[in-house]
Order: sequence, then C-alpha cells, then structure tokens
Amino acid sequence: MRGYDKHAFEPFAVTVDLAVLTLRAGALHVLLVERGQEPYAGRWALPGGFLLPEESAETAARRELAEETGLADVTGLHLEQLRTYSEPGRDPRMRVVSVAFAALLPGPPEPHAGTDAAEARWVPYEKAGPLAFDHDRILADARTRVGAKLEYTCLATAFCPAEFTLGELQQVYEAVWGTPLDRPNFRRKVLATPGFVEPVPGAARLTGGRGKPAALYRAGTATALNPPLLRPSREGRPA
Amino acid sequence: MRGYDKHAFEPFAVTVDLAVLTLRAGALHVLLVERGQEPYAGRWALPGGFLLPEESAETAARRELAEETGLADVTGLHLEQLRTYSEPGRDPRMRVVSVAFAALLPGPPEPHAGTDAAEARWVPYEKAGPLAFDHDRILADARTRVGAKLEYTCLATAFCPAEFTLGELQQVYEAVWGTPLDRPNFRRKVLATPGFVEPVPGAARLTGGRGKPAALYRAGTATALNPPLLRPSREGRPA
DNA sequence: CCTTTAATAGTCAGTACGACTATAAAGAGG
DNA sequence: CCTCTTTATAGTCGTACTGACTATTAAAGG
Repeated sequence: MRGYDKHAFEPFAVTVDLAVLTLRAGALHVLLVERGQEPYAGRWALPGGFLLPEESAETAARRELAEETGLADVTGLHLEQLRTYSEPGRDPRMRVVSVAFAALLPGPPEPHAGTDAAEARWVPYEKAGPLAFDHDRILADARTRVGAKLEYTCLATAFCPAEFTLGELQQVYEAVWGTPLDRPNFRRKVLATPGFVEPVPGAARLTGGRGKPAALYRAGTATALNPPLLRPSREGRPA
Repeated sequence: MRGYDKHAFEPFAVTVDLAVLTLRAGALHVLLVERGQEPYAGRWALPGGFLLPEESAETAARRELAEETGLADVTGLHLEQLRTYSEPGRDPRMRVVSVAFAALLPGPPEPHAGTDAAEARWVPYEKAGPLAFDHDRILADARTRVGAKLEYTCLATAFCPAEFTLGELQQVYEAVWGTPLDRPNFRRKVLATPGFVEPVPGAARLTGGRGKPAALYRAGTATALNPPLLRPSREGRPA
C-alpha cells in the first residue's frame, strides 16, 4: 500500500471467468459459450462477465453461474477461486484483469437453456478445442487445481447429487484424474476415512442397470482427507 | 465474457499485496510497513501498491518486492499468487481489487533498508498484530497456503540459502507448521525422496556452533514430493 | 438357467511412518 | 585432558496404509 495515497493509478476492467465443470456419462465436461463478436468471433470461451460496482468477485461469479447454467439455485454449489490473470495483452481490446473460478456441478445437469442470447454448451473436457483469450490456460489450471484438491479434500462429493453410490464417487476421481482406480481399494479407502461419506440409513439402494445394486451414501461432515487419497504416482516408481 | 461487448463496465483500482515471509532465528517472520496516513494511520500493513498500466500482477509483485526489501536481485525468489480480494468495503476510500502474493526469502535477510520513505520491518508472524485493511486475513491465507505446499512440494528450499543443512530445512517445516518434528524421521524422509535435496559433493561441512558439523545440501531438481511429507495430523488420530 | 455385470468382502506382501535407542563429532568448562 | 553438552547421523521395531489380487453376492439379459 506504499504510495497508495500519493500516486496516480490506472483504472482496470475487472471480470470473472468461470470453468464450470461437471460429469456427464462418466466424462468430465465444461460449460462453454460461443462468442458472437470479434475478437475470437465464433470461438468458444469460458462464461464470464464484468464485476458490478458493488459486487465481490465471488458474488459476481455466482451470479454469472446462475445466469449461464439457468439453474434456479446455485447456492451450495462449490465455487473455487483459481487465480487472477492479468497479463497486459490477454484481451486485445483493452486492459482486462480477470479473476478465474472453478465451479463444480452435480451431474448430469440438463442440456442447458441459457437465459441469455449467447449459446452455451457442455463440451467434453478433452474436446474443448482452442478457446478464446487465455481460456485454455484457465481451463487447464482449473482441472489441475480440482485434481489436486481431490487428493486431500472431500471435494469429490461436490460433483455428486445428494445421494450417490461409491461407484459414482469413484467415477469423479477417474474422470478428473484420467486414471482408472481399483474398485475394492477405492471403497476401502473412502469408508476408512471418517466423515467422508455416511451411509443412507434406510438400507436404500439404487439400480441404474445391470449388476448388484449399490448402497447409497451422503456427503459426510469432514472437509479434509487425512491421510490423503493419492492418485497413482505420475512419475513412474521403480518397478 | 457474455455481455462483454455491449454493456458498460465499472473501472476498478487494482493493487498487489505481498506477504513476504522468511525465517529469522528459526521463527517465521513477515515484512510489514507502517502506514503514515488515514485510513489505518500508524497501523502496520503488508507492502503493496498499484499495478502500472503495462504490468501483470506478477511483474508488479516482483517490482514491489525489490523496492520493499531493498534486495538487488529478486529473480529466483519464489513468488506465489494466493488469491484476489475484492469485497466492496475492504478499502474505505474506494473500490480496490487486490491480488495477493506470498514471497519466500532465504534467511536471514538484512535488517532491511527500504529505498522508500515508509518504514519497513521484519515482525515475528505471531506478533503481527491487527493489520490494516483485510491484511490479517491475507497473511493467514499466506501461511495456510505455504504450510500446505510444504507437504507436497519442494517449496521449503525456497526459504533456504543455496547450501543448507538438513537441520535448517527442518526448521522451515517446524516454523511454518508450528510443530516440532522428529529429526531422524525427517532426515530419512527427505533423503528418501529423489530430487528433493542433493549433497554438496566436496564433503563440505558447516559449523555454526557446538555439536557435530552437518553435511551441506543443495536444492534438487524435483518440484513435487511423492509421497508427500504430511504434518502431524491436525485432527487427533485414535490413540 | 446360465452368462454378464457390477458391488462387496477378504487376503497378502511391501512400503512408509511414528517412536525409539545408539553412536559420532564437535565445543565448553573444569 | 577429560567430561559434559549439543547436534548430526545411524539403525531398529511395530503398526498403518496401500497396491495387487481373488472370491462372493446380487441383480439384468438372453
């Protein structure tokens, strides 16, 4: 804050950009909007918009999330601030500083009917081609951050509906990490972590197709995983 | 980015705030500046300042870091973006959006001679009383983030000079976590992690006082710790 | 009725880690 | 010079956790 009171300062435009992630059919998807105007006309981009004068970035992000997804109630959805992107050239028209967020939706959400003009679509993460601005980087950062937080927090339940099976929870990990996991081991680890999930009491069971019906669980009260649930080591361990 | 081209937008002042951390005599210290003017005149605050028109937040943070510490070369110092604070009321004078950073300095740095007017001082983390604005929160977030990254990255070496002993490295963990660690176990873990540290070849040894002289190590090439070095569990494990 | 599919149960060995004890190499003080 | 203190380093032991498996159960489909 030095020089705060005596020097002139430059005003900046401040926006929020959202990487809205969800699981559809076991695959990670991201919500994208198509740009109608230059620059990057016709390219897909992350949803976002300007901060209003009396809004925090978190408030603006939640407002944009509601507008873009068309969901009536976005309270309770997990919103995570990623970082702020401020390189001078990131928007060719003017100086824009953007606060990026990741939002996690329980799937599968409706095909989406935006309240606004711009078209919005769920796109598989892998096929989210070159995006406008620096949104490729923001999207990659979102996946990296969410993947890391899956290891040591209970964040995975944010992708699941109120009641879910352990198989669905495992799909979250597999989709975000891009790695298959051993089912018995995953189950053992999740159940051994106090407060991660709790069984739905009424011996309730869900049947989606063939196979033995799975027990239902709810998110527990814990927020941290201790010890963490580490992904299969990226660097090859010695055989 | 919806509405990007058609709606008016509010300009904001954008600043960076820095939590500059280091170790002095085994204790975590933070660099603070005393405010000369209202609001919060006489209170201590984190150093920081406005973004210049052609600067990214990272560039501005490194510039402020050089100015405030008086260090000739701040390249190579670890700078970590924490998050952006944008609550409307955080500065009583005007709407200010601040991108916060944590900077890690190898200790012990000189008592500090700022190039600027404002007085700057190293203050033990625990005694960094109520700070101006929302800087208490930023400082707490900095410690939380750094403490977490110590667990699964090689960040601790950023607090150490080019060559250091394992005892010094352990002091980093103990100061940031506020927990004593078992020395043999710490040593075993660090040496067992490939690429974390590498011995200085010339059988070099350092003597600081009494006791057996310790071997010197350099930071290795690894950036991630796999498996992580977990702190003694916060939640009490069953006996 | 048999096959397929998915959930759940259980085994087993290797690794990692917490809690220790023991030894080595320096300085300080008599 | 000898001993005490201090710090670094070496090693031990038992438990917890995990990865890689195999086995069983309960549904759907033909």
